[in-house]
Amino acid sequence: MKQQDTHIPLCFKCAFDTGSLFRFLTPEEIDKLNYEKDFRHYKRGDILYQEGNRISGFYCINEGIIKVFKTGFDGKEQIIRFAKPGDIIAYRSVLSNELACTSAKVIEDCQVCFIPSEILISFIKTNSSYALELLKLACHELGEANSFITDIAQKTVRERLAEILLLLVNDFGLDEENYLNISLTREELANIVGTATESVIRLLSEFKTDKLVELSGRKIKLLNKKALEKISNVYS
Amino acid sequence: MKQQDTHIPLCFKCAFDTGSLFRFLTPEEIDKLNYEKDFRHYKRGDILYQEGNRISGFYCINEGIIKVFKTGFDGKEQIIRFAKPGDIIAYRSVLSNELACTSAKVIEDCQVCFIPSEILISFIKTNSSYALELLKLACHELGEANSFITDIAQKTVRERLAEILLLLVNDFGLDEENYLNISLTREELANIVGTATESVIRLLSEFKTDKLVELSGRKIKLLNKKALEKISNVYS
DNA sequence: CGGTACGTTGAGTCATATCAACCATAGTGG
DNA sequence: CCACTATGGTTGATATGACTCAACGTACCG
Repeated sequence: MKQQDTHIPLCFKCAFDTGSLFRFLTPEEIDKLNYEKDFRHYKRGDILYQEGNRISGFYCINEGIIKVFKTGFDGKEQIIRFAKPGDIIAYRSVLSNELACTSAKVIEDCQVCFIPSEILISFIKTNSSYALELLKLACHELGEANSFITDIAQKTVRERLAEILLLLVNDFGLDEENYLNISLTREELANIVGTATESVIRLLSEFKTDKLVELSGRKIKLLNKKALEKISNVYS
Repeated sequence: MKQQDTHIPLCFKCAFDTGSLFRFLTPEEIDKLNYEKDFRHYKRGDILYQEGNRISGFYCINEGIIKVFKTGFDGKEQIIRFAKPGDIIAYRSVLSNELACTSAKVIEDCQVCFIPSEILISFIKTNSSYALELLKLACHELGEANSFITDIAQKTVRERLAEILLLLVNDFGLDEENYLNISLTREELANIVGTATESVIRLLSEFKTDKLVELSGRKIKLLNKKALEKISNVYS
């Protein structure tokens, strides 16, 4: 991941490569974006922004993975979502004009573009189809949040862990050997599922003895998706 | 609540009375809204729309209270939010162009206006400050959803119940005798908190013996907000 | 007056959290 | 090169919050 020397990616190319929202901008707007953006590198563990702060812009991920989380009153993280190439983060605070309600931390070394709030607002004002796409995005995320709320409130930890594994497959895919394309600590897994680290460990090793997964360190190999779907009750 | 004979409220007046989003429309747009909207009455228990269906428009509440909920795989409701005069519901599905992910049921007899999707979309296209306000609304709700996720994942039922009571105070207020201005069944309370009905009952009666609340049927009187705040850990 | 929906309470059970000990690994600094 | 430390992973023992099940009370309604 030593790519500090690569040149700055063009928004035009990036937007279409990653399928990001910016593909709805006009060529002139993309030029403006290209000109105004601030290209940055971050390493695993780096923090992009922290909850409680005022945010002066948002981030578009070009490379890497970021976790977006909220800190509970006892300091425990709750992971809200992951951002991968093409995703934008922190736009919520910018648009609602509120303080950041989450923090963002790098999981896999990143290249991101920082874009000042004013640019986003101006695009919304001048490009209504872009505004509509942003609305679509926000509303889609709202729907996912609603599902997540219902799941956490009603499902057991076991069900949720199975579901999260499938969700990660969906978001990040599997390699040729069926290993999950994202590597998380047990604690991070626990902070998505909303449980204790030890519970994740125990359940994962249960899944292992049940031949649903194979574990080698942080790599998780999916052996039986169907069975996981059944456990997770994804199809109500 | 027998007001079937009242005349249809003017959007102009309603928008400003309730502080709804529509106050950001131009006079011409409000006229159009007034013309296109479909004014409807609903009684307690009526269902406005149901998850899984395609939605052809959204609702603006003029009078009454509606609960928006999601049904878990075992049929248990999870209440996502309440809508009161000035609020709009179902806009999420309209804008994300997805099937409804929630259902809406009347808690207190309602008067609502149904507005076809096309109107909303056309306003977004022609009135950018309205689009921005909608984005603001969606993003604000996203922030609330994130908090809710973190709370359900990390707090105990006791903490959450205290928090929900305070949240209801915030949303619906107290009457002159400090009674909560919304009346919910124990089951509904449980379906917000994400717990079993019996647990809500037990905890409420604990709160009662601790002189935090007074209970008479569904009416809940708040005796000690400070103590509830302390229990709920709202100020992290 | 039976029926239906809601509320309450008690008893038993279980899933999950908590606490504690231990191991593995890797990075650090003397 | 060897402690030394920090971080993450694992396992076991124990505690307990919350759910489930069941019985019963209450109130309203046609």
